[in-house]
Amino acid sequence: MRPSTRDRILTSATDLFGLRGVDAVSLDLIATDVGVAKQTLLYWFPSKDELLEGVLAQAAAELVLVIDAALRSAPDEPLERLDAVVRAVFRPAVRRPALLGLIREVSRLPAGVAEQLTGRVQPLAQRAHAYLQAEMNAGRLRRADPGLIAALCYATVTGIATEPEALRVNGWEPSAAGLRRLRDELRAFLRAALAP
Amino acid sequence: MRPSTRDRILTSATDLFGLRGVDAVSLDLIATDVGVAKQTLLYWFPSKDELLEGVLAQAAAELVLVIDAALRSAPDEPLERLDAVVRAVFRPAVRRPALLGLIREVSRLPAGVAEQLTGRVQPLAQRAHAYLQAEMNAGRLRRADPGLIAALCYATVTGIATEPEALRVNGWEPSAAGLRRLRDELRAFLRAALAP
DNA sequence: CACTCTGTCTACCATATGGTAGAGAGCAAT
DNA sequence: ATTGCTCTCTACCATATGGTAGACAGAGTG
Repeated sequence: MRPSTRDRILTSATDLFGLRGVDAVSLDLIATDVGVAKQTLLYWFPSKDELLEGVLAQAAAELVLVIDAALRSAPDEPLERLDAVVRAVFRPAVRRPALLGLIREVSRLPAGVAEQLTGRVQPLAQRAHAYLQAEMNAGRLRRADPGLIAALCYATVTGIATEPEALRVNGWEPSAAGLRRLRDELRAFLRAALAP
Repeated sequence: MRPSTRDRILTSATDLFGLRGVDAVSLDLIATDVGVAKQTLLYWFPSKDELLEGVLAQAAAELVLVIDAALRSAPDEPLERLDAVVRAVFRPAVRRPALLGLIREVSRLPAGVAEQLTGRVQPLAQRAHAYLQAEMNAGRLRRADPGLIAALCYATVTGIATEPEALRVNGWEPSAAGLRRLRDELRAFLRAALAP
């Protein structure tokens, strides 16, 4: 079954926004990509801002879902759980690089949209914070500021996923084997950074 | 002495490009910010692309210089040297958040400009690569792929510096004390990630 | 049939943007 | 004085963009 026009618009907009940046992508471009008139697009999302909002809401929801699932099925050991999250995030991030690129756009968004989005992610961050704190107290993680550690892990993962240039400069290439190696190095890097 | 018009344009463009993104910043905006007519701007840089090129070249040169200086005066111990680089990069990055934000734009640039820039940074990356390799062999760093390690360090630093949202979500705030704490956590994080 | 609702379209508009053409002011050299 | 060079400006233009107005087709309903 073919997805609805609305969904096709969301998918296309997510990819284009994430890949080229929100400002660089015109409604006309998205419409062409979807194969529909611009006004159809404006019928579903009355303005570019609302389209962006929809795109972000969907992407955030998806990400939260993926992470949640990974955590639920991971063993009760902090480094293993971290591993599970990285693996879980890595797959969709590689298949659709736009997803993380999109998140990187947040800092440039109008305040309202940004807040709405951060609000959606906040619960996740708070859970992570509490969890990290507990594990640090239990001596299973290196003692540090849990909030900053969470932010640093996030920065490392999104940073490496959204900056292919940095990888290319360092002689990496995006083959299947390269991706595996990158994923494993990333996991080892974070493990080492967090191990007690 | 007042800086030249050309320099004032470069400064302003660097800040605006880095802060809001290249596409979101118009020549008119930059001109207004500098306090000059748009055509003056086009006199010094015949097109927006060439202005961008100039901005990137200057920023890259500055960054290379800062890192070079930090390395030259650091002791011969890998973790200390890493520390020195982080501290050196942190200061200008905090004073002018646009600088790192600008680098983040690279992945969205027309191929020509991007290549020119990566070419400029390549020597630095290669030096880092060789150095990391040697220190790993000497057992003073955790053994791993040196290229990916360099990329991961870079991703962590630029990621954390360019995503204040991620920090805010985790309850951090941009006071002087907050900055010190962030810098120290970042150093500890990277040290732990690289220590043998 | 008439009426309304949904979804898509064509036609159009006001504005912003990157860029061109060319004038004029200040200044140094001939 | 004239010429030429450097730097800045006003005036203008073609195009792209976000968005409005409204027509039209089809489906469901009285």
